Amino acid sequence: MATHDPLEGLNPPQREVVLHEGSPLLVLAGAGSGKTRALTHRIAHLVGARGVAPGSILAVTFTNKAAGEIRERLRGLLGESGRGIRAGTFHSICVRLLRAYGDRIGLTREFTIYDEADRSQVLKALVREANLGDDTFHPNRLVHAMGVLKSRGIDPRDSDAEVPGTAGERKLELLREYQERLTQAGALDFDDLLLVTVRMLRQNEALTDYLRTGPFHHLLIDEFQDTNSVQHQFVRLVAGGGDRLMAVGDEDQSIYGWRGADVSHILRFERDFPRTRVIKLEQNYRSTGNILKAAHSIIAADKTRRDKTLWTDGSQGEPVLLRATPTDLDEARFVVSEILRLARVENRRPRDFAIFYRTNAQSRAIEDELRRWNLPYIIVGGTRFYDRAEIKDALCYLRAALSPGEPVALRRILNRPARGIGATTLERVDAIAREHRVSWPEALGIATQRPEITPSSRKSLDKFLVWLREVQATAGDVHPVALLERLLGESGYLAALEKDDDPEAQGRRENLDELIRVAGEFETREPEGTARQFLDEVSLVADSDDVDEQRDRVNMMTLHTAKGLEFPVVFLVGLEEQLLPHVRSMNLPLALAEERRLLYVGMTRARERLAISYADARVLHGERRPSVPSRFLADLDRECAKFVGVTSLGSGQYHRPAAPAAPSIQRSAFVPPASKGPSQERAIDRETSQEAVRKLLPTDEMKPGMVVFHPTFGRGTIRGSSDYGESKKVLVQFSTVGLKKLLVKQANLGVFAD
DNA sequence: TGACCTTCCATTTTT
DNA sequence: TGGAAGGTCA
Repeated sequence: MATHDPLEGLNPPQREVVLHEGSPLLVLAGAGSGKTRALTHRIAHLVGARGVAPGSILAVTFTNKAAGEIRERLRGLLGESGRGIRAGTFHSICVRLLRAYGDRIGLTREFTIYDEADRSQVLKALVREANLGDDTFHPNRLVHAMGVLKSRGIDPRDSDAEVPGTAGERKLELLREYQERLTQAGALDFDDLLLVTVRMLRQNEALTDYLRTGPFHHLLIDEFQDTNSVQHQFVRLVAGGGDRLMAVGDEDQSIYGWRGADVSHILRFERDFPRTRVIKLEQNYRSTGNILKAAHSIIAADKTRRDKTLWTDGSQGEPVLLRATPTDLDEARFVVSEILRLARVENRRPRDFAIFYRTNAQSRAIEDELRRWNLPYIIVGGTRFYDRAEIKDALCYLRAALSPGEPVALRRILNRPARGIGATTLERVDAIAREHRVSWPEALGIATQRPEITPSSRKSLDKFLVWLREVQATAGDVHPVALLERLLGESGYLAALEKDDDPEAQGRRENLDELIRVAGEFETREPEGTARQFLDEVSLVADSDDVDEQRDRVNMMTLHTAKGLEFPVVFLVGLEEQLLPHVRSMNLPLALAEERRLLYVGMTRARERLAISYADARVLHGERRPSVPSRFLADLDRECAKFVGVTSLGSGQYHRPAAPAAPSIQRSAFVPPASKGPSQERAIDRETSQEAVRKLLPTDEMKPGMVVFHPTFGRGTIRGSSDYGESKKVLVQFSTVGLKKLLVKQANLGVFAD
């Protein structure tokens, strides 16, 4: 029984979404129109009122975060009676299918998942071996070509596979070799997960029928505008006629065309699934009237789109601010002074603010300015936890333990920690593999018997392999925490880290502890879960650096990362030709339209206040050049906006508006939380801190625990130091940017006078 | 093996 | 301009 009436508090179209049955359903849901609400309430209604078995419902999303949110809301709506409802990403669902049924198409149960870095690694090796140093065969191009092919559901070995452009034939050959290597290694890359699943379903009608009538009977697909061709094929296979299919999407928010997402899937839904019922959700619950109006004026200028107008019965709110500044530095000053002003006048916290930009490189100028004012910030989607070297090492240990035939992980861990197995040995193993036509892991075994490998390397290689085989023998039955601890302990990895006096080693240990903690959480959640399942799960996680509402920090991210999020105050910077629209998209009509949608997505993230800005000159690749306001700004409805410093929109003329005034308050509103000691309790802004810093700290006086000041990073505490002769380093915990390793001779730290 | 130097690259990146 | 990655040297 439902613990909550799923129809309560819904508007009429949302109710329709919940109640509709008997034919395919397409929900066109505008930004902030409560689509997740409609989707989860529909599921609650299926289970509670229509008696549908939870085990026959599948909700598919693009991110783990979205899937988690759906599960979370269902728990609230259904409680225990919702157990068994599946919600996951395309990729995670496919992994589960392949682990369960992959043997039907000859796939090993121990297959390993290669991420983008692994793909790039393998392709790089191929290019190197083939001696194709040419730019035409730049690994990035091959990585891209591979993505294009596979997102359409084409294996490079298929007879109809083609790579366009120069040397397409040769490139295709390389991609085929890549695919061969993966097959040999028992590995699938991200795109393969989808592609291979679709092929498996095509070849196994009985299995597809079972899924269609059983666990995937009721199918709900989120963000349908972002599906690529293989994903679309998957949906069509599993949905059958689509009578129990619901797709939710918004063509205006399609921003992943460059990754193979195809808006036409949503546009031709009614043709693919006849008798489709279309419901539009147009009431917005997020933004003020002015923000909606401004966003609409931008998106409506795309004449090729089907019109849809969001409305709100909330207030008009403040006008959207359009601010022009002379340079990118002034733009950063404008953003930060506005943050400080709103913090003071409207009592807002750092976490209320978000700054969006088109390219990552744009963050730097703003970061510098935020630090100068001691404003804590986080770059969302920046360095990812699972991309860190020590985490990858740990995961490669897991991979090597669980997939004995797989070379990439094995190669990575072989000499980490250092075991005296260097590049020369690796090359010789490569040679052995070629000579004997055996896989790389097999060649390693042979190498322990071969004279060309130095005796010491042979010995340590042998020792390592004996140990690894021992772990492999039982790895399948061990829980993740135990296996991780065993691998990192017995391999000497942790011991080496303990001994390492590099100040960063401490951070690495903490990261590994965090990974073990994550594994522990997994065990609590899935008491029966194996290490293999844990590895699958973390292999498919993109960012652990999610928007973290607990920590009170200003949020910075690219426009792409902003999708799906919302913030009370949003700054959208760099509204300039060549940036937004980006140079690489300016001459392609489809890509240009996507840039416009990107701007629209960014604007509709704002709840209460939205400020858009551009600079008339910007430093790019170390060169200062004039810039022209974005063409999109010409479409901005002036009725809902306030222009400051803007003199010539759309004319393309260079002009020079006034620089913004310096921030009007002298003291940062935010006290860094980590401060200790009575005299350091107060906030420090640039002026006072410079005054407070009495002298530069001499090298020999740098001691852990000292509170210091750095001209760029602000206040911090020394956490450790190391001595490498000339290059002595200190590790400092800053309140703005976290841990930083600084070379002592450049550290430039000051001490406070109290 | 690691420190240091050189060279290359610079759009976005749900998994 | 700055960072990452690869190469070189001790």
